[in-house]
Amino acid sequence: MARSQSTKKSTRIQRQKNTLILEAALDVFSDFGFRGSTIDMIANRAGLSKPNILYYFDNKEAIHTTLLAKMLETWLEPLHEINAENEPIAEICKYIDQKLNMARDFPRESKLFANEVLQGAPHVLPDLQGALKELVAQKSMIINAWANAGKIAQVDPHHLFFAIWATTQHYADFDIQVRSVLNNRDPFETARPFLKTMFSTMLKP
Amino acid sequence: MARSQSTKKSTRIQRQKNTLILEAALDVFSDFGFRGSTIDMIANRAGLSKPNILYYFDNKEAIHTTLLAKMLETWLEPLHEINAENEPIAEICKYIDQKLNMARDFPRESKLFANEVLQGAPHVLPDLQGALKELVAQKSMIINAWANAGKIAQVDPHHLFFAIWATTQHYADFDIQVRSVLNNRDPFETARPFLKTMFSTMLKP
DNA sequence: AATAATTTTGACTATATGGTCAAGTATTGT
DNA sequence: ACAATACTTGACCATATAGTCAAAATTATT
Repeated sequence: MARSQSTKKSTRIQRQKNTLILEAALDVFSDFGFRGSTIDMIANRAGLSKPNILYYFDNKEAIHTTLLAKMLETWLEPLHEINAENEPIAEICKYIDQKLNMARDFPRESKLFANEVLQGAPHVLPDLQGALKELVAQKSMIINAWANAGKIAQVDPHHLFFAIWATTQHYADFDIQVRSVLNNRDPFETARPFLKTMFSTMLKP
Repeated sequence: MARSQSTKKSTRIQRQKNTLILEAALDVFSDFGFRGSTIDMIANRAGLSKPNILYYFDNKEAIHTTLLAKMLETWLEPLHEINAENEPIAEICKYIDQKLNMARDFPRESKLFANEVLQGAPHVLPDLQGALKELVAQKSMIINAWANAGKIAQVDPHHLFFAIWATTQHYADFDIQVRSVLNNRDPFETARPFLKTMFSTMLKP
């Protein structure tokens, strides 16, 4: 049985190889999806042998699951930060900024997640229906409170979040399409003011 | 060699089986991606045997390619319709309407395309860099002309298109996430006014 | 009805892939 | 230095899957 399951990771080698494998797996999974990726591809990318990979992780799915769990945390983090006490439009703009930075700096993570959700979220459906749903419900109350206090326009909070997620993640997930249209120019620094303007304008009371 | 390659499809059976296979393949490919789908899955869904599938299509990729080509056409169609002569904001709203209808009525096609682009568009990259890029360039000129004439606000046309694509397709591609957050309520009829308001507000001069 | 053309399939091959294992090698603790 | 523990891998197995093919079944043509 893989070390990962039987005991706590403790040795130097365990920690090194673990991150090495996850790094390689993220490369591969984000490019080819779960089914399109093979343990051999991950092994090659990591410079290890296949049995060695399976010494650290029980099976292919365990690697995938580990990556998705980490991803979900990072994904939810900026949403947590939205604070009812702060100025609403600045707060939303900050959220857009953070999501756009994630798309720019962690495109592999974004694609991993997109692949997963696109195929019906077989591994993270409970998280979507649990943690994500709850968090969105909570933050939606903040949006509604802001609207009722006249601080922003009346908008459907759910669709507001969907629109922010869609527009920001698009630059990571549909990267190849974006760059095709833009002749390979970097999209991020022009996307940022565009999106901030779009959402600010809509939210102005 | 498969009938499809050697001669024109002409007989009744050829036409029937062809559409039957493509219909089944769309089901399968949109759910599992190219690599995650097997010819056997398609055969089962179509109620045919695997060799029978391969009598009509040379190989798995040929089925996929056929579907993608059809998809691309439908995908581009509404964009073609944008007409410089009409009232700008109504024209954009009509485009949003059509894209939202596509997401609602043809989610499998949307997911097929998303899967393809997400994995680097291995089969449609030339189309993205050709037909799509050209069409977007052309329609961007219309947007710019409208802005210069003071009929709409100054916006980056490329990012406008990206935002429309992202927000509308999101409801098909991230369907499972949207429904998780919304407790399975239908998103489309609330998304429609939200998006129209968002884009109209941003575009008002 | 007889013949020709088309369609269907069971049985098959070759290869890819997830995963195992026993035997080796390296590292660590004493 | 030595034993104990941790790590690595070549060779292997079982299964899944793309694709083939010759023969059988069906349909169209005369």
